[in-house]
Amino acid sequence: MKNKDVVDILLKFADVLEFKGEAPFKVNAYRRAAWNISDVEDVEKLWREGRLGDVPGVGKALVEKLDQFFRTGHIRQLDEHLENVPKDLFDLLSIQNFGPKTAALAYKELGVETVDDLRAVVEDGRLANLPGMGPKKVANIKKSLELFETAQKSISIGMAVEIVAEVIAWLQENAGDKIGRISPAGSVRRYKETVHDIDVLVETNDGEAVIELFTQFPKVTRVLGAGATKGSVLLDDRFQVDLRAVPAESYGAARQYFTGSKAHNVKLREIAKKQGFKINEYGIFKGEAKIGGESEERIYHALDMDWIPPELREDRGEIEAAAEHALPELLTLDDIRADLHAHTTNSDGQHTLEELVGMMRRRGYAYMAVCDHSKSVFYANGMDEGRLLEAVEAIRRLNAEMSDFTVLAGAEVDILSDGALDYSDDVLAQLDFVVASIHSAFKQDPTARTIAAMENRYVDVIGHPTGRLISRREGFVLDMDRVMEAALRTGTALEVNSFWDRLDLNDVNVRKAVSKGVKLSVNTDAHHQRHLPMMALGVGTARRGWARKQDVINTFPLDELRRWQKRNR
DNA sequence: GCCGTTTTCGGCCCGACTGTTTTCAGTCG
Repeated sequence: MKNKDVVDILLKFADVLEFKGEAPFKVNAYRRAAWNISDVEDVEKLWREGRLGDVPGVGKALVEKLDQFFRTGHIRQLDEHLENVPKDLFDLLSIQNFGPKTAALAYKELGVETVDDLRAVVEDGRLANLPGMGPKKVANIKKSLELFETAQKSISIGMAVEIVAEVIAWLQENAGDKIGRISPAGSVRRYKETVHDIDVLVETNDGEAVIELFTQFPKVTRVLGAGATKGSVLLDDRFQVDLRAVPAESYGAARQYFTGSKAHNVKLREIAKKQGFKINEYGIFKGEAKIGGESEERIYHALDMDWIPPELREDRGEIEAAAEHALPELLTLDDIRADLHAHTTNSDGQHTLEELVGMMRRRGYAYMAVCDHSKSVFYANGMDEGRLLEAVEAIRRLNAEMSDFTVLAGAEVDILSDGALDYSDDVLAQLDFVVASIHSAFKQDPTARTIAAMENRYVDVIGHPTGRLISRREGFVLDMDRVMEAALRTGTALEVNSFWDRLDLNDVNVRKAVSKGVKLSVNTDAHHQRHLPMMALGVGTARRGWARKQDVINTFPLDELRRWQKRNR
């Protein structure tokens, strides 16, 4: 049973209780427990050890229900509730403007069980006849029903970062001096691996005009709402972007508020309240007096906390650390001196060695490692030993021509199904840098194969360690404790692959690695020039895992990297 | 349903917007 299964059932439970009109605080208790469980490493392990109750927000009643779930795959109380709710309750509740109260009314009075049922009663006018329903409410639900078909459920952080940059650049170009500061907010700013909508915050004294302008952005295909403080649009009928407009004196408070996460904000405001403050999107207040709001820093400082980097704001201990002035100094994009995993036309990359080196130099790196595929990965034009050694020679010649940049001759060598590597030690010994990755036979004991690869003295990094593809493929099942123990023992780094659909290791595993002292390597795995900026996604993911500069080998100057390699060979 | 440096009972984050309403309920973030 994975964390996600447990989180899903608790969220469903909360939806059902809300539908049934249970007390909001009870509903919220289920949701809060779900959030907290999504952050633990392995909830099933906690259950086996009888430590479920250690998770914040999980008390006696939930321990009992989850115990049922682990033992039988069901929760009796939930099954009983489900006998008396619409068949497609969870789909129905995901429709905007159609909340639990309305759903309950439509179910009770009209027998609405499915999205199609809802569509029917909207069309024939029966929904409009219910008490409290007027023509505008029905029209809004009708609009939401259309979006239910097309709207994307989640957006990758890579896509979101590009969209947000485009929107901000366009507004800056077209709004002139109407706007001041402008920033991403929400989960994009926190570098969450997938986001539901994209939030942008802008400082202005003329919100109405700026939001009107925003609705003119060329990719807007639908305007969902536009007022003086908030505009909401759909780009290409798929991506929802919300713009919030606030005056300078509340820009910081709004930025704090709209960055979230919700769990972080709830806890922060609880603490503020206990200290006699009130925080909202306009500022921080002591009694009636506003004592801050212009800057985000001021909000945290007023509570005697250090400013908390957005990537940490998940209520995973960052609030307590900020209060103790013990937050880590996180890795930054500027700390990165090299990209240690990129491909050329020798395997499946789109650029030649010379082109790739030019691009890396323009990004300001001091060195890089070329790591093309090895021979077993035939679908990616993997190189046999002959071609590899020719490529190494070409790199040596190129290095001789450069004084300010170094290319490490490397390989992304496959970890074969029996745990052996795709090149012999004699060949690996001629390389400057070795990434080892699993690309096949995911079910054949990936833990043992990964550890076997780490035991090889020439392997520096394990590439995309879990093999997951976000929203497409679960990673293979790795025993992370054993892998990290071996990484520590053999002096092998684990990759934080920055490709938008990998982000592997993920934030939770990065945190675990950092806490154990395992080194990381944040790389793009670039196959094309347009992949190089994804370094920011890997850095964001590493920051979400509390990684510092000293945890990441490609922040080292080259001579330090070489000393690190030497110690571990 | 959870939880305790205000509480083992009685609180639980806060506000905007919308639409339907003669003072508020529902939804959302």
